[in-house]
Amino acid sequence: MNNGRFPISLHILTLMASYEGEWLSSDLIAGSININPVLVRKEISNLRNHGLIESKEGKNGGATLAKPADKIRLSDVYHAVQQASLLGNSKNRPNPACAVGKQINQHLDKLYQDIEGALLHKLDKMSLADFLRQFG
Amino acid sequence: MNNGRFPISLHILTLMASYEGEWLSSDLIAGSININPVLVRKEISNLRNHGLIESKEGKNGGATLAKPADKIRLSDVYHAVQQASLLGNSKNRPNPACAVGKQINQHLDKLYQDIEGALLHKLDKMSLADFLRQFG
DNA sequence: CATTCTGTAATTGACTTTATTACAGTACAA
DNA sequence: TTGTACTGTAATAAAGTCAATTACAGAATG
Repeated sequence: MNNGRFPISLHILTLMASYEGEWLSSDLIAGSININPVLVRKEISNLRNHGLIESKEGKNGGATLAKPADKIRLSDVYHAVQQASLLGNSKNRPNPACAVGKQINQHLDKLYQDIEGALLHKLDKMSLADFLRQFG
Repeated sequence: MNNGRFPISLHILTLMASYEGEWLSSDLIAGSININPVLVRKEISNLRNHGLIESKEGKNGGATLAKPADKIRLSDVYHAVQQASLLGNSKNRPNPACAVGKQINQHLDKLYQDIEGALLHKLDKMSLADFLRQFG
């Protein structure tokens, strides 16, 4: 959830939930998000690999939800887009000769996991259907 | 917590907590984190502006905690380094002609706030002293 | 078989982050 | 009172990341 991919993926899924049963083209979706269609297709590819949507090539192709919107949780979306950890996952290479430097990454990672757990707990409680339901 | 500044600031503070009472130079700190001393001084400047540390110019200068380590909470560190929201704060400009696009940023922002609340709750419960105590 | 799509690679451009250089100012200590 | 060891900060450059764009092969449809 570091990145701009979470909102894009959630936007894609929300559109599909709101047009459930229809096959939406990457151009249509890109027009709603206001980004490039190729980016949409990349995210669709990723969401498909995570089993959240299906897609169909060729004329009248597009993508649609792979399961009902109340079976997709926001934590699934998080897992689909997440590469690195939330906070930046210890990319520094601290000095191992220093008592603090030697251990800090390990303790940072533990802290990150703890926080990520709290975050996932929140996201787990909301389905795509719940999210869509908020729209007036 | 989007960025690499949180681990840097926490590393700085952890060093100071572990050498409580001493004035640490930016060169020493930079050597432990393994980054450029100027970056350390920038973070020190920021932490000082947030009342977490004090610094002293001139020979034998450096920086030290402004209060005991058990009075500094990790949520203070988070607030000190945080600029944007956790997840990327709705920078897309979706199509207002689209029913989903028109409202999604508002719902994303609400979701982000909810998650950030959970995160802050976790960080609020851990002090710098607690964090340091984990080091063997 | 022309058309409308997806899938994907490759490249570019914009932006962000970090490193580096440079130097003025401050405090201490001999 | 002068050299030394620091901070503070600006300016620039280098590196890295992210999104847009171009390009095109392949699939499904009518």
